[in-house]
Amino acid sequence: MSRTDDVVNGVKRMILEGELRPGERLPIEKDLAETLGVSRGSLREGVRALTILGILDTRQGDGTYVTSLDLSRLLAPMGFVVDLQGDGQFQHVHAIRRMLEGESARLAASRITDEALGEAKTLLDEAERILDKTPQEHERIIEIDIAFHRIIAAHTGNPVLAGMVEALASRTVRERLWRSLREDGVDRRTHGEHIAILRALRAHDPESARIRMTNHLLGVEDSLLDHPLESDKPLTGPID
Amino acid sequence: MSRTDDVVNGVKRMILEGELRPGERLPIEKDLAETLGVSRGSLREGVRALTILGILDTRQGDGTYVTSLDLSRLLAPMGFVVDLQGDGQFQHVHAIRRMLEGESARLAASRITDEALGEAKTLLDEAERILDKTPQEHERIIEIDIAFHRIIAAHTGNPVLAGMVEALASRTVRERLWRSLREDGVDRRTHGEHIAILRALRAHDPESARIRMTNHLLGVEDSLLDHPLESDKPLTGPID
DNA sequence: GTCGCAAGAAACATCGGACGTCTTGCCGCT
DNA sequence: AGCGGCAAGACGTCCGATGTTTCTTGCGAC
Repeated sequence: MSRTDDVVNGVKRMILEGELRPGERLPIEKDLAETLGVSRGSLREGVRALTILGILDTRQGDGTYVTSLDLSRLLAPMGFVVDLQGDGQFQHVHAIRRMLEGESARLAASRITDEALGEAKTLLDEAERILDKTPQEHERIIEIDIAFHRIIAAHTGNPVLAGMVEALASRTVRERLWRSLREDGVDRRTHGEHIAILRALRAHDPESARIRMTNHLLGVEDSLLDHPLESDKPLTGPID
Repeated sequence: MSRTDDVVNGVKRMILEGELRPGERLPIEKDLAETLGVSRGSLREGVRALTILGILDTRQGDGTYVTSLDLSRLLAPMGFVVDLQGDGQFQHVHAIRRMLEGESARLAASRITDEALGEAKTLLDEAERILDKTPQEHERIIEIDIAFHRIIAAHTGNPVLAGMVEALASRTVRERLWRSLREDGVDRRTHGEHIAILRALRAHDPESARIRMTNHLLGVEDSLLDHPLESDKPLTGPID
């Protein structure tokens, strides 16, 4: 048990026991270091680790604060981890994404607001225009794809689900997918699937929404199997 | 962008680009600090953060190594995050757990080995003996509960799923659940549900296994609603 | 009395060095 | 050849000093 672990566990304990509340400011480095019985250097290592985990937030010249502890913030490092996965494990990550986003669509169908439906429609209309144009602004297509899925996840009523979907469908994941798909013109097919999902959401039909979403993501996986990434398992192979 | 972020991003980049491979040793602190253009202190903060994220592993007197990057290791910090959630968000976390473990049981039904079925049977037999005894070794019941679910998750063929189930059903989560349930004698009912799950797995019946598992976890949630935890939302309330 | 600016204090950011502790492996002894 | 001790290497920890940012406060002009 290193000094840094003392810091991490100590701060975690203080939060769990209500000694520190979300948004509250921590004691200054010197005092906290003394309280936990470590030097300032060790304290800073622990605080920094908690900062990267999204639990603390330090502001130079001000102080160190406990974050809101929102799931969206706390699950962000998970996306970081997903990015590190080799392409060999990618199918497994995407299988989870399919499960979660399927449920996400099912839940959103019952709860999504007319306003959100309008935003989604606006996005798909823009995608429609881009697809009719050449050259296509592929970057913007990816942005729209991400935004569309995000709107759905945000209306599930479950912030944990929304956070996990966000982490599993990170920018890196999307780029990895599109990288191998952009040649086939699958973006047109994908766009049609998005429209089908939106139609089910508009009808507030949970089961249809779930099926449409699952079908959409399965389609993406199929394309991936037909056109595997060049660098398969670059990170999981044996060391030379 | 702090120096520490430079370190985190730098190491992440080195891993993504294949410059560092799983199990490989990093340059010594002094050299790496110089390469990244930071002091040794800042380097240590970044390395420590990556260590807590399960990406690096430092051994005193030896060196710093890239971990295997296994999902089981990388998803462990997520359990840490789940533990920090207030009881108010607990229902949302458990809803995700229900989704994932339902799918977990469905997948495992097709793939689980006879050996694993035997281990599960052995566990449930032990639970049976404990339930007939007084006083009951409640700690051991929790251990068995965790082990039973873990066996199922391990046979889904999807390590990502297994890792996430592990994170969502951490020891802390289990204790939080059992804390409010131990009075009602629900452990007997829970045991019956476990047996039903095992029966479906033995029959290699995916849909039954999924339903039995989902039903089991819904039962736990129901009990929680009937007997809410005393300290609801201790971490999400306004600051005084 | 109020507004604005400047000086100071407070707190984190970063750095460099020194010393302790542990691991590893070489080298000499048996 | 085997064993044991010793030295080098590498991380662990601490300390002090300096830079940078933010917030506060007090003074003076309007």
